[in-house]
Amino acid sequence: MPPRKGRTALTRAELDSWRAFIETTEELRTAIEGRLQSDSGISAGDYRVLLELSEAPERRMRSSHLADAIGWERSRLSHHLGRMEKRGLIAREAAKGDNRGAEAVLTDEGRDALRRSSVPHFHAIRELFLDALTPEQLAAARDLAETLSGHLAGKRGATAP
Amino acid sequence: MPPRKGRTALTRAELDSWRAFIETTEELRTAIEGRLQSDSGISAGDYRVLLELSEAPERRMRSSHLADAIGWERSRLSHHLGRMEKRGLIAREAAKGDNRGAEAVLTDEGRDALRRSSVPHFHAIRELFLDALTPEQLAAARDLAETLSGHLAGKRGATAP
DNA sequence: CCAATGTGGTTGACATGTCAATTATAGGCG
DNA sequence: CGCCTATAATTGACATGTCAACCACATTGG
Repeated sequence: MPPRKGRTALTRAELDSWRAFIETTEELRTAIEGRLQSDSGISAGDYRVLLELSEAPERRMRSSHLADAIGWERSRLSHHLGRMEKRGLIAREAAKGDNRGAEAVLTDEGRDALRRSSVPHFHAIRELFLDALTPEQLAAARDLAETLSGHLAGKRGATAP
Repeated sequence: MPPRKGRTALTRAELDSWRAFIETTEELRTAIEGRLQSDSGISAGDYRVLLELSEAPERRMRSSHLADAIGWERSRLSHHLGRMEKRGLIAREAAKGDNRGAEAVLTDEGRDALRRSSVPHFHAIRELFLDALTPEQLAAARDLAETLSGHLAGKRGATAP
């Protein structure tokens, strides 16, 4: 029988492809995050939280629901909400049905910060990402994302159920 | 004339592709870094530094050269080398020709840590990345990396020369 | 009812990253 | 030589991320 996948050492081409891919996506991420920070004074984490809250009913969400929605650990979210609260971007209130719980609420200031950031952020996405790619490449990027995302989801379920 | 690139708002498909791509690559990165940390007790930053030093003549490099090679700011490297030195993975020595300079040297312990980490790390790359992709998708990933990397390099030169 | 266990969330300790300021030396030039 | 500017690297302050420990309330079985 042929060797199974995952059994053989990496070829030079495989290693090169991996390094190019991971280093470039990392570079892209920091470039976009840097633009967001310098254009609008908010971090990528801030943006992610603001966006999710802005789309929630009444602009509020249970902490654990928010953490699930953006794929963060609860501890990370708790620290981040603390920092955002200190800056007035969100507020924290006790949850209605469960006295253990907390809800994060988007403040007017947070909503304004999100609005102000959107146009420059979209501009950066276009300039640094979309403008670089042909339609075929963009489709390939999406295909890659969906394939890898599905693969990772399977691994997560398989190794830590 | 047709509207220039970068002038129009993002379409839904463009935004969805961007989000899928950036969030998935981020997830992949943290997954691989987590494996490296739990398998071998070293961070992605440690690995990057150890690898670069291990391939340098006499396993030593000037700080600024090392920073350029791995694309880090010197301040970041200085902090990181300080932590690695404390753990015995590298040592710092004065540069020969220039009394301002510092050289980072790979210690035996650092070399051993790199060796021990390689097999599990390659295994993780295969399992979480290569195994997910068809040969065509891997080629597409490499093509995307090269296109985006070139594009970003152009932007860097254009906006901060 | 109430003790054991589970769940939601916070906290503290520490690793990592960025930015601006600082220190020390090099090199050019009057 | 002695000043001026540039370069190499470090430092401090602070934002962010992870992990493990913890607190408070909820739930449930006897």
